[in-house]
Amino acid sequence: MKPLPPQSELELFERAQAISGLSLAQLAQAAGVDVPKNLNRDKGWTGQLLEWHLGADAGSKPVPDFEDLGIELKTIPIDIHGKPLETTYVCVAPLTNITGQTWQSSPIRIKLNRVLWIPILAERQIPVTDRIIGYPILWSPSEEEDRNLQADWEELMDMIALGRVNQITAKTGEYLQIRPKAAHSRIKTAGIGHDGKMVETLPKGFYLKKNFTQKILLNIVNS
DNA sequence: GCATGATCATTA
DNA sequence: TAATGATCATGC
Repeated sequence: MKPLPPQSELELFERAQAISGLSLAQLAQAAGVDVPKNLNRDKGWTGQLLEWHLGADAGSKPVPDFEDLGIELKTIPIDIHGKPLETTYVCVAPLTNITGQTWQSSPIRIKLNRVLWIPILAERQIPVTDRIIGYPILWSPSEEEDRNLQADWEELMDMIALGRVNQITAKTGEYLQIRPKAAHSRIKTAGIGHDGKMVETLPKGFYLKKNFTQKILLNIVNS
């Protein structure tokens, strides 16, 4: 009995509150699925389990998890101190046909417009079954956060547009980074070469660095 | 290959 | 030991 999609932001948040403090074993049992021994071959398992419980309806469609509400769901692994253990994938980084793109209308900005963050106490030493759901955070970027992301985005997009995509590393950008996003390192997609001609390159995605997501997690404490 | 969901594991 | 670069599952 998968929950129906929530009809309002409040209803979604209340559902998220209701499952905070529960273990992944409890959520898995309620959903009628088995808990994998590790996430080695089930890296998206936790996220999909939470989608089930909260009634996300988008499936694998390129739309927000809660389509009618325009809200994206993100689980984020944290340690006992509340610090993020991993960066957060947002969306693919466009590598061609990017002239004229603006931050205002970029897919990444739209995707981050409203996000329900669900921390998961997920230190590697903790068995998957014993990992605990944290308190949810319903978030939209502050003006400062938006400016910070825009600055990194413009730097990264400039490099892509100028044919410097192969000079981008995970170190580029203060809060937003670009890293590989592919099944393996032999996957190729089109990009812009140093001479302006098309070249094959590894597909890449935008990721929020831990220093950015940590601020989001801390804001709830201060507000 | 690209979109969804991310974490793994080697390197620095 | 944290961060970077690589990788895993699934559907179309």
